[in-house]
Amino acid sequence: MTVRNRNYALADQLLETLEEQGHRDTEPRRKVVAAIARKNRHFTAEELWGELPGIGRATVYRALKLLVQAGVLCRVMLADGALHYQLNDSSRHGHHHHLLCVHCGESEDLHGCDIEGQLHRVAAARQFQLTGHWLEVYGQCRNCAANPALPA
Amino acid sequence: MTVRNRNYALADQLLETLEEQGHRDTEPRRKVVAAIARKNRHFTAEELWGELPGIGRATVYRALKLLVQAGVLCRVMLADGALHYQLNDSSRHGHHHHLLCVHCGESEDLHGCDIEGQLHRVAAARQFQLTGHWLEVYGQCRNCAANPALPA
DNA sequence: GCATATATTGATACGGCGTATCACTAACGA
DNA sequence: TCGTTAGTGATACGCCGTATCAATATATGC
Repeated sequence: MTVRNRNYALADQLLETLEEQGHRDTEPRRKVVAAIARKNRHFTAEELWGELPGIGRATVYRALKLLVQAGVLCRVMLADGALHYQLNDSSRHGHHHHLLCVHCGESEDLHGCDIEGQLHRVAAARQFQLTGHWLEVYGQCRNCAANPALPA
Repeated sequence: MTVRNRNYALADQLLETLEEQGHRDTEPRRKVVAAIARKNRHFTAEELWGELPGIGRATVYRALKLLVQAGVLCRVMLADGALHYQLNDSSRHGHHHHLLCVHCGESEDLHGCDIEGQLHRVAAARQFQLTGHWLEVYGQCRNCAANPALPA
């Protein structure tokens, strides 16, 4: 499958997800999901909007919110406090965390790590009922650690 | 020791910490640390400023930043995304996390939990060099879980 | 005590970011 | 095709933190 076709398929999938949630198939939304499908790393709302001339800023923010609610997009807090968005791996929409490279910006999903289990044990010991948590992990990815001179 | 005296002592201690870092002992700063010393739970910058008539907003934000840098105050992200500040237990200024009650707003420090160790193991397996992380844990504290009808 | 260098202050303005509003438009089911 | 209603986009607003900058207070040396 070519990159272009993969992006088309992904965009269709995102739009379908929105329709399943009862949202309409509109032209602006198609453009937003198409732009998201072209992304291969996390991005900000403003950055996305900048790539969508003619689309209202509010429309972009609204679409992002819906996609996050639907679980296909997740919000990532960078080390500098900036909020970014990132597509979830299509096969794994569940809760997970990220290893974020502070140098190149790459992010790796952190699955199969028993943070939840550990938190539950600690919380139970204090009779604290967990409802959620937020975790981001910062550092340097394999490539950047090996070659810090690489451009960000 | 009375509550008032405890607050005075705490305020002095905060001011002293700032002086140790090379910052001056000024009247506005005294008022800011005194207001912080009176707090018995986390608070926002704006809330603090509201309690300090005559003090500039920038001055409050600057003092908060210095105290965070000095390690005596920590920043806490609430479940709704609001950034709050909280005094560190005077005996334990190190890195730690919080159990935040989404109902009453209470927060308990989370020490002696091996999240760091676990993150290091996962990161090492991927040759990812950790530099930091951010974790907040949300739920209901013992009291609120037992009696959800209590006022927030 | 006094002069001096400079850190600090506070008013103001600015900028980023997300949302409320609202008249207009487009989608979609009957 | 029509009517209902979700969606759109321009705009304004609000929150939050910071940059600027002239005026002031503080620490220090003499």
